[in-house]
Amino acid sequence: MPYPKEHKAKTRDRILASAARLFTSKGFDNTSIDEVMADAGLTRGGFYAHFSDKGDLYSEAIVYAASNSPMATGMPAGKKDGTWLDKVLTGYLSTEHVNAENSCPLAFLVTDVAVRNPKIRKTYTKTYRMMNKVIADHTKGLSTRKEETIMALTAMMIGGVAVGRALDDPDTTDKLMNSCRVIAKELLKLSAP
Amino acid sequence: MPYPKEHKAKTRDRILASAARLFTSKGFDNTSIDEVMADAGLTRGGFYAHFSDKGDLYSEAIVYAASNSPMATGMPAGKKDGTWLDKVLTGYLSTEHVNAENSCPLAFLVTDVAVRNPKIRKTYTKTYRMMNKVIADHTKGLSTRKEETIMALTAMMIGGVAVGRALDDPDTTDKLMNSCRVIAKELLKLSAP
Amino acid sequence: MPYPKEHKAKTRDRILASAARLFTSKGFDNTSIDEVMADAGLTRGGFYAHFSDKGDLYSEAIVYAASNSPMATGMPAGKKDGTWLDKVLTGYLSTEHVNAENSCPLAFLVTDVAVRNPKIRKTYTKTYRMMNKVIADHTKGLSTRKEETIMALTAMMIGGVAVGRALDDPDTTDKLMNSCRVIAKELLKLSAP
Amino acid sequence: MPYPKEHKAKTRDRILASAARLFTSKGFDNTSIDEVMADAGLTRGGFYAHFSDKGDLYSEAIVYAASNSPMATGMPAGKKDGTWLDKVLTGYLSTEHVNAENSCPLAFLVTDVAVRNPKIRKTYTKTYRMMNKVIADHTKGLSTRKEETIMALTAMMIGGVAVGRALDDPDTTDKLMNSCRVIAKELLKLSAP
DNA sequence: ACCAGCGGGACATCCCGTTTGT
DNA sequence: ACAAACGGGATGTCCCGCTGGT
Repeated sequence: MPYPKEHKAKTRDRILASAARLFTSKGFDNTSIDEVMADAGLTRGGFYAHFSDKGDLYSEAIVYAASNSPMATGMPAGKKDGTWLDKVLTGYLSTEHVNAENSCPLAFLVTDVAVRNPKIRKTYTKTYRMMNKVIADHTKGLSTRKEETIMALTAMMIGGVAVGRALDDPDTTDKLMNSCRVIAKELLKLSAP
Repeated sequence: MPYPKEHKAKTRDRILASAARLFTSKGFDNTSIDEVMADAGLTRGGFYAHFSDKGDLYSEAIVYAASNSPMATGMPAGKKDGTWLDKVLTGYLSTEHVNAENSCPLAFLVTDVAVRNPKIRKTYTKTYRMMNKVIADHTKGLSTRKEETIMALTAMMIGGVAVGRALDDPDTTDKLMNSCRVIAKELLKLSAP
Repeated sequence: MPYPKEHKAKTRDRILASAARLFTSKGFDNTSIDEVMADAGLTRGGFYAHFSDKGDLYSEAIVYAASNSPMATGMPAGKKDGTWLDKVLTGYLSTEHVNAENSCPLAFLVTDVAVRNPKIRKTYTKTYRMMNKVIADHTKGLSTRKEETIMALTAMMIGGVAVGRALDDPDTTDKLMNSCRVIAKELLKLSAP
Repeated sequence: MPYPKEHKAKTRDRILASAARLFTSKGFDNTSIDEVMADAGLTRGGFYAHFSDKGDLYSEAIVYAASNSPMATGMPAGKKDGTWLDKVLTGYLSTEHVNAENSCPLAFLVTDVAVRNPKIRKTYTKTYRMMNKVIADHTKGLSTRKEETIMALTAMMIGGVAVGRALDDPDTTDKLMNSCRVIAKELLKLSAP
């Protein structure tokens, strides 16, 4: 077994990191395999040893990106109280997140994914469900309409960030983030009288 | 001058209709000028007589699509009461809208727009502002946090529809639409003491 | 008929000029289509509109290069006397020719051609016959063994230049050129008593 | 030490024999290490135990091939008279040699070598000088222009065989071989008063 | 001495945006 | 308004040289 068995995994991870960053910032079609590999310090030659095709890479990159978004990285403590949720909302619905390189693929790729193949949409759906579950697990005190509230909340989060990135006026984006943040928190509190 | 000058305008409109439909359903990169022109019953050759380039068409198509979405078409009555808003929410946050061909470009193109040129983003931003304004104009009884509430609401609407279209499970999409609809209405009512 | 009909021919010629230079200086395998096109100020995309494949380009480049070698370019006058032949020998069997960029493909590609497909070898053979014919046409006074002498002469010319280019010592190459030149002239004279 | 150390040398020789044959018949780029090793009855893995890289093998193969060409193998007797030279010319300038598998690398690789690294060209140059020297040593009676004559002669020999191999018409190759042979012998005689 | 496999790079195909002249 | 075609560029396949561990 030549090459330490982690070698390939490391390379693969490097490719994924580049892919996640490039895909989320430029979209699927505007990111070439060449670019991804060059960004990872490699050439296209070796690409197909790691992924079956560009769509495959996209799928995996979504997973990779999801585990590096504010959602996941703010989670280490895992305390299931309002503190965690508050922190996540503050991080997610922020101008920084909108302009970040490592961002939530659910928001940054939502339109892109809709026109891709089933495998990619499946990955997206799975990631989406995870987001909902994580938030649900950290939400206490929402006795009624809990599921509805959370689904609407994540839609607002994803939509807010996605729209915020599309706008050409930073001030409006700022206002949008603030609004979503305020209402989101209110939503969670309000539903629990 | 064999043809009256409105002939050109009509042709232009036919191109725009095709473009709006194709762009919103397949995205910018996956839609070729060839397709658009063929769909409009023309050949590629004449395209540049109407638009300077593909990006130009995209910009115009966003405007065109926006004026044909449930948001706009549900508006003719223009009655500024809860009835109108209720109807719009019901139409917008519905499975039918998600699967429709003539859909809200704000939701269907949000990710796509974010990676395009300034001109396109400007058009998007303008359209976005119009959506907020129209809803604000039809909203009564929201004395506090009106602007925040509306911005959060449109983010939820756009996000909900965008996510709903990306998911690969119709049931989940259904549930998502319902949730957003319920919470949206609640939001508008709840914010009013 | 869009584009002036010479446009494509001009582009084609530019590609051929680059190809001839690169192929003769680096050989078939060490010259990529990318390089050729870049050298011609184009990209690979358009290559296959001009040539069916790399081998095709090679074939044509041999012809092109042959018409630009000292053999052909020294010929304009076309006077069928010893002067022309003398000039050709002096130009062909020279260090300058060995180091030139636009050189005789018969010498610079001889080994390369031997391992290529039939079409390429056919082109080479044709070019080779032309070289012999041109020299024969300009040779007077060789009553006996004329054909043998000329074939041996061209073999010496081609071999001399080819070997001269492979050697790593300029002085030896110089001596080789001189030797071939002297003996070549002697050969033509000697055979005619 | 399970195997006597000559085992390694034998293996090395087997590799060289295969390499010489394959390189001279297909050129450097069209011969893979895989092929060479397989031809020698080994696997690719062991290659780097014998040679530092492919270029190294090429260098050594040139030397090996030279010592097995008609030039060298016709030499055993070593009689320094016209008989030997006559035999060599007859063997070298023959259709059989052109089609042989173990052929003179000076002729079969001349173009190939010209585009390789200095080390390879050095080996080629050395081999070339040896060829000239051997012929010079066996040549008597050439009082004037001996060096020139021999250099021109070897250029003709190498050129003739190289061209003969590139042509696609066996008859022409035949005629070329005959011509070179006739003139070569004449050259040696003619230069002697 | 072997062997798996990593990473490089070229080729050919496909498809698209755009330009040019009609 | 059309039609032809030019030129750009990305994809995926193939194959090869070399290296790292066994």
